[in-house]
Amino acid sequence: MPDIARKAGVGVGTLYRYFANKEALVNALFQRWKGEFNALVLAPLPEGIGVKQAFELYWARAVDWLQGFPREARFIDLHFHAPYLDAASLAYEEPYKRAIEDFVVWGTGQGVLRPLDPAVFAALFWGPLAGLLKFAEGRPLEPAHLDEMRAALWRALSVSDT
Amino acid sequence: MPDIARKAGVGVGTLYRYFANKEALVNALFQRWKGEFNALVLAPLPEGIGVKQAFELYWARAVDWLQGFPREARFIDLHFHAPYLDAASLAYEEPYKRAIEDFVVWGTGQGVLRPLDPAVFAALFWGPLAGLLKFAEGRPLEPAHLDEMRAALWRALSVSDT
Amino acid sequence: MPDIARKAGVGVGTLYRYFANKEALVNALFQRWKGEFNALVLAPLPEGIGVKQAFELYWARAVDWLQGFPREARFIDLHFHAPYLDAASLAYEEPYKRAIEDFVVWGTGQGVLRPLDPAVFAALFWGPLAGLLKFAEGRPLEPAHLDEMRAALWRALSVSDT
Amino acid sequence: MPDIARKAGVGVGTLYRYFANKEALVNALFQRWKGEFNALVLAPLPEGIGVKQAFELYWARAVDWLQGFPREARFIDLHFHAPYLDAASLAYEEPYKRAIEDFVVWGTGQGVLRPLDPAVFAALFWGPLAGLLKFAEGRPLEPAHLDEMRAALWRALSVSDT
DNA sequence: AATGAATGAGTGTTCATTCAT
DNA sequence: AATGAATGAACACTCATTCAT
Repeated sequence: MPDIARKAGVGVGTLYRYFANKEALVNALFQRWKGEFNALVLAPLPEGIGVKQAFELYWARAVDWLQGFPREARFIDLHFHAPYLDAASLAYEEPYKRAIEDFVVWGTGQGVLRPLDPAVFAALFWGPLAGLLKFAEGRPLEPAHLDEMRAALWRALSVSDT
Repeated sequence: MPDIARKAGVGVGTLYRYFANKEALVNALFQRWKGEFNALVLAPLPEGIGVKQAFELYWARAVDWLQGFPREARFIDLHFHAPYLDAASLAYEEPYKRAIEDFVVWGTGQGVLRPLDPAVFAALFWGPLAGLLKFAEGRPLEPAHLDEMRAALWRALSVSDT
Repeated sequence: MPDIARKAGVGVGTLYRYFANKEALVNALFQRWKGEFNALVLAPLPEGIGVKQAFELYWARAVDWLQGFPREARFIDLHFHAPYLDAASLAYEEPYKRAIEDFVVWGTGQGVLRPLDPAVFAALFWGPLAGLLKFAEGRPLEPAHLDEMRAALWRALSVSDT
Repeated sequence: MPDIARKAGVGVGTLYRYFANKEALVNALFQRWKGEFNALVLAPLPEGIGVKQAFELYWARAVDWLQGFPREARFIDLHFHAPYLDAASLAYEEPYKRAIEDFVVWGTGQGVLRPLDPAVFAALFWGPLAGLLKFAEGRPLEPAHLDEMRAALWRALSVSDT
């Protein structure tokens, strides 16, 4: 907390006016960044877009955010489903989960997507990216890797690509 | 360290007879568990097995280990590519990486696997599993989820599944 | 540090607000007491004083200080030229050394003092007093001893006492 | 104690077979080195030697020992009259004190030495040397300093040198 | 007699938290 | 509302001492 206060240019006491304790601050940060991620990635899709294009847009948005905010992405990944996350933090999982459900319903309705469980979809979408991020150890992500991964993921999720 | 000593039922000083410091202990644990994971998952494949069967065997072994040692799996995932890992710990990545390379070479030679970068392969293999593990929050992994994921992953990695 | 904090009636953390670490605290104390010693002993001499009177004044001041602050004197003696003393602490040796140089130059110019090396002078002046202090083991110094020692020291330093 | 045991090439436990505890070991070492110092410095004087020659012999012996065993000399100086010294250690002060008494009695009887209190004599003899030793910080003592000091000390102790 | 693994009180230090200003 | 000095429990680590072998 002293570190954070110094970097924020405020007194430690001030931190405690806005956050009851460190856990509350972690939760607030989690919500902040998860919220930004959601806002960016789950933003409305352009009218008339196809399922595959939608997937690629979601992917591009997620990758953009991860590249732009790698520390924040690591933060979210580190605290994902941690026992000290409060209800408000966990609630930020909802729009993400609902978006996946909607996407899967739409895609399966179109005969394009496999009827995957949203939890599995989410793990397939975020997990490999997070792995790549840790592997990169602070260096930028390899575009070639990202392309390969996007293609692989589409195969994983879709009925067929022919 | 006091916590660990208490749980181990030894004096805290005893810990330091066996590990120079906390970092050394973390590294030793990392090597221990990563080593067990490697030993189990990368064990020789049965003669005459096919590429897809090999993938499914690798998958089954990894899942078995994750189910049997979820805390240890979380430990490995948490410290994966952490800056305090020493050379010995990082070396445990090698056999894993080499196995992936060999598998990809073999599978592509057979026209079965896509020519994926090993780093991408590794992220696709471990990342979603780790995600599922965190999501489970200590509860056992859902067999249905695991099946879905295995199938999805095979699609991601393979040329086609007709 | 816990001991010091307790005796100071403050929390141990408070100590670290004022001193970066134990070494810094020792250095600060050294500077404090050496500074007080210097201030008292090296204070300007009265106008028109003779060399021998000057010596006796220096001696009386040093003895006064040692009697008044025996623990502090032991502290200075214990840490004298210790390897952990920082530049600031070592700098407190300077005025002392310079005063000795000046005194010796003056005294030899007057034909009263022997041309002693300042390091030897310093050792002759402080060493026996420190020895007496340890010997006293906390009890007050014997006035008779101090008188004897002053006279002996004057003989050591001066050309003659006729 | 572990350090000492290692340097001694024995087990820690062995140390405790010979010394009840660390304090006892310090006392034993003190007695050992103080004993060696006494044995060397207080060895019988050659027949027919004069008082001044005796002083110079004592001085030369003490200086020899300090130069040969600076660490041991620092050890003795550090623990001199420390509260944890036991009766046996303190007893090693006796022969030293008695030798000084004898020397002073002899020297004053000859009209050569001042009738100094043995404690003062001891402080004058050891104190400046110890000071020089600390000042040297491990480097060898300056012969010029030692000569100056011997001459100064003789002036301090003797009735006159003419 | 000799060993060294085991111990836990103690060390120097940090940091989340409080509270008087 | 904002501050930062003060706090002390907790941490990583050490070391004098014990004791089973």
